[in-house]
Amino acid sequence: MTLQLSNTLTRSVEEFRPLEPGKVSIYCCGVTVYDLCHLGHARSYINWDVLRRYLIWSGYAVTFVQNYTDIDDKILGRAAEEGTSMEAVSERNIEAFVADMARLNILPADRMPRATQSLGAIRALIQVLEAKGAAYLADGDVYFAVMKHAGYGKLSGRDLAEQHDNASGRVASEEEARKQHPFDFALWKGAKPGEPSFESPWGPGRPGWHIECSAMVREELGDTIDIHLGGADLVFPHHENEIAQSEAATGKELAHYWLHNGMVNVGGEKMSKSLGNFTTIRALLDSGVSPMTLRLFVLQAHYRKPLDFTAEALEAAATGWKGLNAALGLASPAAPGTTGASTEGASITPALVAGDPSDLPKELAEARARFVAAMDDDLNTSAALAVLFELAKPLRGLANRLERGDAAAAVEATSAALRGQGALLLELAGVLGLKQEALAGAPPQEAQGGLSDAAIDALVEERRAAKASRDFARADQIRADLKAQGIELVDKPGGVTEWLR
RNA sequence: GGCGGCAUGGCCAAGUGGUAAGGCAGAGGAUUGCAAAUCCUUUACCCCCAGUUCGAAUCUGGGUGCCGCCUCCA
Repeated sequence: MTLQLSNTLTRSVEEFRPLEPGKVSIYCCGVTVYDLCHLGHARSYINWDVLRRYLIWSGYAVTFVQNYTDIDDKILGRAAEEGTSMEAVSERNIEAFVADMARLNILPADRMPRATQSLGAIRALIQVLEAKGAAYLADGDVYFAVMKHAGYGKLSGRDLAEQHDNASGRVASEEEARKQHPFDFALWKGAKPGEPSFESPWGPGRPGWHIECSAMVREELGDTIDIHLGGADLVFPHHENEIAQSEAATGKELAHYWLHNGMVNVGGEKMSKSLGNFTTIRALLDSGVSPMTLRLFVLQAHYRKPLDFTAEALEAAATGWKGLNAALGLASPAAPGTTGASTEGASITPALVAGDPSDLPKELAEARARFVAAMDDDLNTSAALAVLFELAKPLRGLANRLERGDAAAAVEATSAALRGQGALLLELAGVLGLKQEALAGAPPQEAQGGLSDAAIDALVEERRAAKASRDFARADQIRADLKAQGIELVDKPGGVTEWLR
C-alpha cells in the first residue's frame, strides 16, 4: 500500500501521488505573530512535522515552507498597547515560536518567509489579478471579486448564491459597503492615518491576510504544489480565498492535497483566545509537562479529529511516555542505564539509508510493516504508536531492572535480538519525532533547602538498623518522610538500599 | 439557517462487513517485612430505532446528543 491522505478538497481519502516522482512540495500556514503559541498550534505543527518526517523517511525529498504573518491588525494592536512597533512585537514572537517548536522537536521549515519580506511578490500577484479583472479598487482598498471566479467555494463546500442571501442582512460596516459581494475580501488595504504602511501602486497600505500565502507559495514553490496544510479553522475563508486568488492568477490548481488538522478542545470547546481557555506551549512545558509527553498526547489521536485537552488525558500520556522513554533510553546509542544523553532527534534519514528492512528478523519486519500500514492509512499515528508500545515493552522492563542494578539485566541487554528491537524502536520513534528525554521534572531541590546526600545516607542507615531490629514502623516512617521530600528509596537484593532524588 | 465532522469499556483512543489494537486507570496473582519496579492473568453485546446481509461497531434510512466553520483563528 502507498500513502493515503484525506483531502479536504475532494472530501475523500486519496492515494498520494507527487507532482514530480520522489519530490514533495509542502506549504504550511504558519502563525500570526502577535502572541505566544498555544496548544492548538502545538497540535497542528506536531502533526505536520510527523507528516514531513514520514515522507522523508519514506524516501521523498521534501521542501517544506511555512510562513510568518507579521503584518496584521492584532500585531498593530499589541504594538499600540505596548508602545512599541509592529516589528518589535513580531520579532519577539517569532523568537518565541522558534524556541517553542524546537522544544517540541518540530523540524524547522526549510524556508520561513514573512509577509514583510514578500511584499514584492504580493504586489505582483495583486497586479496580475487586477489585469485579469479579478480584482477591483474601492476607496484605496483592492478587493478580490468572488463572483468573477468560477469555482469559488469548492474547498469549503459553499454556494455563493445561497450565502449571498444569508449574508444580506449582516452588518454593513464601512468596509462591507465597499464590497460588491459580502465574500469579497481585501487584497490590499489602504493605510489609515498613523498606521505603518508600505508603498504600492494603489497608494500606501498593507496586504490583506490571504494574499501573502498565495504570493509566498508561488514565489517559494511555484504555481502548483503537492500539499497545503493548515488548521481546520482555516478552510474558510482563508484557504478558500487563497485558492481563488492563486487559481485566478495562474489558471492552475494551487495544491493537489489539502490537509486540515482538528482543533484542540477544552471542555468540549475549541481552544481559543476569545474564550480565554488556552494554555500556551511554554506555560505547559514550564509547568513540568515534558515536550515528548505533549507529543505523545497529540499523536495518540488522529490528526483530523478534535482533541480534548484534559489534565487526566495528559497525565495518562505522561505515564505512557515514561515507559516509552525508558525503552528508548535503553535502545539509544548512549550507554544503557545512564540518565543523561538524549539522542539527537533533530535529523531523520530515509529508511533505505538507515537500513534495509529485508535484513530484519521476521517479527521485527512484521512490526515495521504494521507501522508503515498505519502511517499509510492517513497518518494513523494512534495505531502506529501501538506498534511502538509493543516494541518497547520488553525493553522497558529491562531498562527498569538495569536502573535498579540488576546484574542479569545487564547481560540480557546485550542480546542481539533486543538490540535489534531497540534499534527499530528508535528508528520508528524518530519518524514520529519522539526522542529520548533525560529524566523529566525533578528540579534540583537541594539548592532550596532539600536534604544533603549525607543527611539522606544517614537516614537510610538508620532505616537499615530499624529494619534489622524489626522496627518496621520506624523504617516505614523514614521512607514516608523521604518520599514527602521527593526522595524514593529502593530496596535491592542483599539488603542494599538505594535512593533516587 | 447553510456547510462539514464526531458518537467504541472508568478515562484517552484505533478498528470501515466475519464475533473489538494500544495507552492510562482498576482487579487478582507472583515477588517484597512494607514500598517501588518487574512479570503473569483479567475488565466492552461499540448512542437509539429500523433495514440490507449467512454475518455489521463497520453499509442504508431515521432519530438523539456533541463539536467545528459561516468574523480573526492552528
